[in-house]
Amino acid sequence: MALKHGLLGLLNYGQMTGYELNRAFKDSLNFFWQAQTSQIYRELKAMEKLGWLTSEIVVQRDKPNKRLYSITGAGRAELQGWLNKEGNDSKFEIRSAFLMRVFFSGERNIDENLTMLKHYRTKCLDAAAAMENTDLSIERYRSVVSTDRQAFYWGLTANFGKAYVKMCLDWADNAIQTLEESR
Amino acid sequence: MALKHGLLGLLNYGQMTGYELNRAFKDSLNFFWQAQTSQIYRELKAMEKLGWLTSEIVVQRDKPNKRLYSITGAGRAELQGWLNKEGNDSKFEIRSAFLMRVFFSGERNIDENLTMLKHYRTKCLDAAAAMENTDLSIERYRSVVSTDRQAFYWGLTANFGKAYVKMCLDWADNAIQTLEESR
DNA sequence: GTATAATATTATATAAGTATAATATAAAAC
DNA sequence: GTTTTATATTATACTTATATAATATTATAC
Repeated sequence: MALKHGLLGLLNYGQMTGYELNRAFKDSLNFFWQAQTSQIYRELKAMEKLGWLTSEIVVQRDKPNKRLYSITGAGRAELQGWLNKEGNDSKFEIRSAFLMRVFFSGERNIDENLTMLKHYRTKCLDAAAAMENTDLSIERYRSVVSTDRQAFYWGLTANFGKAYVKMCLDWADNAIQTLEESR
Repeated sequence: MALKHGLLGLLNYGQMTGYELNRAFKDSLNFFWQAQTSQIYRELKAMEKLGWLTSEIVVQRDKPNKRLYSITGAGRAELQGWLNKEGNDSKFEIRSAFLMRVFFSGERNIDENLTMLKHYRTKCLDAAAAMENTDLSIERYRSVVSTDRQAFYWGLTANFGKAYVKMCLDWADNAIQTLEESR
């Protein structure tokens, strides 16, 4: 239910359309949760059915009409309950098809694996560069939507992202070096 | 399709039953991929239908009968193809409901969030302790199933796990400290 | 005027995952 | 002798996610 609660959390900052939510989602939560645009719209409908949201059509002349969603009292309660639920969400498991490929890479030769790891390393660097923008993104959203209090926690997740990317890069460097030495 | 390919990879080491695969999976791939037992059996059936596996019933007197799976030539080709596919699997996205909770934790007070983070920290320590066993586990499997060549790559994924857990712990320590100072 | 981009949402099919429990056999422990 | 443990698989219902593309409106750029 994390996607639903992510959307609830964003709508808790203020009314938004599916289109705006999709953008906000991809600007903020996308590092630790991914969703297709179509799924976001689908979930919004489901959430309205659950009574967590209400919506109304906003007629526009200069652009297509849109549906504006608002969080309800029940939605706020649901969000709070979810935040307070010390659940089984602090698991350590990762889901990574890449690591699964690495696991079975004994089936391939060293050069192929070096290429794979170097490709991964490049992605690490790209991700690290992208992470540099998170602070700017937080600044931008803070002024629009929210307070320092919220932004502090956004920063914590951004820190996690940076640390993660750095860890991946170090791991890749190490793996590449070990493999090259073994050749 | 990562689950299917994980199972293929394990069966590539040798014939196994669903029961054995489930245990092998949970001993090895579970850190970076998770699956319900029932899903593993389901996938095995699907893979047989795809021609990647064959199976036969083994009659036992002392235990319930079992179905032994073997990888086919088509299965091996599929595995190789998957390993070689420089796909979009080296993404950086994580999927973490925990981080989503952190993101929205501005909705709660500092003490609640400290409790949450300390709870997470404990999980980090537990995970770090569990990681200590991975080397032993690799040793055990190496002698049974495979060669040094395979075990090297198993070790790379184990290193990733250790580095990840350490990174999480450091992050949590840092977050806890910052929060406590801000109070 | 026509192609493109931005806005805005919906459709459809399929695949994959979660949650939980039921079913069955036989050995071993108490 | 009854419970527990290990072995071994199946069933069922549901939820979530992926992949892809279709649809529609208007502004802007060329």
